[in-house]
Amino acid sequence: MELIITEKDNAARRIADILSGESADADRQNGVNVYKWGGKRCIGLSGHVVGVDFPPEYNDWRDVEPVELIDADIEKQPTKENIVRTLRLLARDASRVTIATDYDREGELIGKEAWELVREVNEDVPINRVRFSSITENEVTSAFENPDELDFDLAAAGEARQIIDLIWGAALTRFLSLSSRQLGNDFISVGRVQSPTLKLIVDREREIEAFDPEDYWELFADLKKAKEEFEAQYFYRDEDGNEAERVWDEETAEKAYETLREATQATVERVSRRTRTDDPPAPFNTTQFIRAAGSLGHSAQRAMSIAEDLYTAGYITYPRTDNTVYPDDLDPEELLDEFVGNYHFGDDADSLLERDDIEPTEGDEETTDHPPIHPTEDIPTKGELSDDEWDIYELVVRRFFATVAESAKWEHLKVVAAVSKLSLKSNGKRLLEEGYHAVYPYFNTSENFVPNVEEGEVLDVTDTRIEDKQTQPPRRYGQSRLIEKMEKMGIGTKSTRHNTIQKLYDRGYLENDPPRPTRLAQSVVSAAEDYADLVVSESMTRELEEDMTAIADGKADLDDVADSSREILSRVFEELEESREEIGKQLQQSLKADKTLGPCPDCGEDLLVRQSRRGSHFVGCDGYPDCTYTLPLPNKGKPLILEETCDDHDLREVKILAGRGTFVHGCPLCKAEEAEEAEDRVIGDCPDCGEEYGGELAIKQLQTGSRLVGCTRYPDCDYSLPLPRRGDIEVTDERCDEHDLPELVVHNGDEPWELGCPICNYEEFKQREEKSGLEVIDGIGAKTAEKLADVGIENVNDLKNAEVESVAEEVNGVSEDRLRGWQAKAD
DNA sequence: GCAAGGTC
Repeated sequence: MELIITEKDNAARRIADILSGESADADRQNGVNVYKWGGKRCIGLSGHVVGVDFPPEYNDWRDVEPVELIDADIEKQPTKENIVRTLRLLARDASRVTIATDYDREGELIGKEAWELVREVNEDVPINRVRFSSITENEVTSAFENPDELDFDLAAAGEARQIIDLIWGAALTRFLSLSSRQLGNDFISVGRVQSPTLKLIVDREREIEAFDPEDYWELFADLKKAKEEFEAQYFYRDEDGNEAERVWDEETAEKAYETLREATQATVERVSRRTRTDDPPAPFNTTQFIRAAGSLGHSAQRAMSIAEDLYTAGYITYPRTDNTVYPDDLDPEELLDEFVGNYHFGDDADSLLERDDIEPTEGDEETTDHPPIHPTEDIPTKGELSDDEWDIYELVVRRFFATVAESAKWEHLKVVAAVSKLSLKSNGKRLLEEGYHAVYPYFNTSENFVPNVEEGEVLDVTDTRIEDKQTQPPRRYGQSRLIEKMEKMGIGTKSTRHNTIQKLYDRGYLENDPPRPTRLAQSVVSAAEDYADLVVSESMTRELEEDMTAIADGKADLDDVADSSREILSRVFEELEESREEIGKQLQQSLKADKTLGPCPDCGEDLLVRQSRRGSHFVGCDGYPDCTYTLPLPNKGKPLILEETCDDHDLREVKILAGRGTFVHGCPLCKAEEAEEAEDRVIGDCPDCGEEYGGELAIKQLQTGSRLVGCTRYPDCDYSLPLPRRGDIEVTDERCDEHDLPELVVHNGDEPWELGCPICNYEEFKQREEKSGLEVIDGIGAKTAEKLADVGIENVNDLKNAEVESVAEEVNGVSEDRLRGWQAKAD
């Protein structure tokens, strides 16, 4: 039996299809797909299936001095047990093994890991390596016709990286965690990629904190030709002869403004007009994809996770790629043809196909492992995807469209006019030819209108303005900007950069979005800069890359490279050990600063955000147990301390991070005072526990801002009824005979809403919900179900048979698209 | 429970 090993299941399936002429069957062994045909078996790994680590006796952080890790043994252990087991089973019976992992350094290492697993159970079987840069029939068949050997030097280069990353990362991480007594979940981590990334963010924050704003003034005038009015800005020539708009001196600004204000006319001195070609963007690599998704509001992590789902579903190509040049086997016209007739993309595909010669754009980077991200010929309907997935899918489709579309053309019109000795300028731009913007609406195409004027023409000055401004500190990096920076610095890979940023959040180094470094992050970076400068610098990766290249070329030896790295780290530790206590103290102070809200009103010590043993958050005093002052915090989500401070109490405001339910809670002391004022209004007995325990129903205001009718014995009794989110609730004198509760009226705007008895109201609501049954479909809420019921669509069956066009016309806010989506789900 | 790199 001949065994073929690939890097992932997806590649295994496609290669099996190609080699078998689509006749391969999939067989599941230990939960792993094995494709078989004739005398062949093909199995896909899941990237690395073994990992490097220290022997178990080094596991307890407190028992081992971090410095000992430098010279500790390193073992390889299976990390994907079932895949390893299946591979061994197959390898035992193999008469020939072919390694077909990805064609890059990490792929060679994964191949070597497979090689070792095979050798453990089968000493003699011949093992070959095939290399191909894309999984197409031509490349794959010719690679299998000309098998090669595994490149052990290239794999060793990868192993050097594994070893050095582990030793540096583990030893320094444990050192900082132990010195600050941060063990368990809150350990303090350091690494070759994460730490330079963190330094990038911290450096920017230092610039922001050190920023000293400067005053300046800008002058504007509105000019008018006939009925056409436009804005022009004052400028002068600076020392270098460049046009400058900012006036740095108030007196000069006021003086110029006086002249400007008194003017009634301006004379056009210069008109220049040019057209600029605006070329369509290059195909998507991972970084540019993340950037574009970021401008649609998706975090890097989220964008990648959605892209992975779309890839697994077969709608887009592999999302982890550096490549920005489409491979030869992609025929753009054929792919465009697939979109013809599509409800969403058909018209755009048609218009693109009208071009005579379709020549896709190309980026600078051409790699061979995966194509740039583009849609496949398998096109989903909108209903098959969630809103976010569709958003991302449409972006990928439209980016592909853009890369085969025509350039846009802009006309830039610059007008310079004079008011006595002052110069005014206005830059107009107009989109002459829409080009690729027609199919890719994600870029800003706003125009700036400036009328056609001629030199010597006299314009009216209709209004003048002087604006006093201040220079602004540099902006924090957004997630996608960080990923671009990392790519430029050469740290991390297309597959890991977004994870690294997520890791920095998870470690408590970053908060909010765009990410803001915590005091802890600043201390970690400072400590690293002082004692282990290499680990926060991009040069560590650069030197490692050089060493790896030497190993791959057979010019250096893995053990020598690893040992010299060990020596450098040993020297780092000599310095570190001396300052252990000082570093620990500094880190602990920063950890406390990250939790501090401000002074305790009782004793003046710091109030801190703390977590109870049950996991809920509250505000407690650092003087505890001498001071037992506390304040409540909402019992959902994770509190984030904002930069804003409450004027009344000198406490920092708090935001509650809870995904979609994120909200600003504000000053916790103000909130506590408000809650006290809004005492619960008791309206009757609790139907669940009133008789037995005397529980009463009250209108309650929750800390999250929502309200409900709940039992006063909560949490012992959790009986509750919903209330509308908005409006003031009036408790009337009318009582419901059945439930002995007052009727409620909601005042929100001009028409009062007679809610009635809260129990009757809730039962009515539930009945409607059950009757319609439409709410089982994702995307249909109670309100929509009600609207659909009004036009006779009361259940899923009705929905399936509904006439989409007429329903969309009759029901407000329900489009044909959404209906089709629901119909697809109903099926 | 450490890193970074694959993959899901």
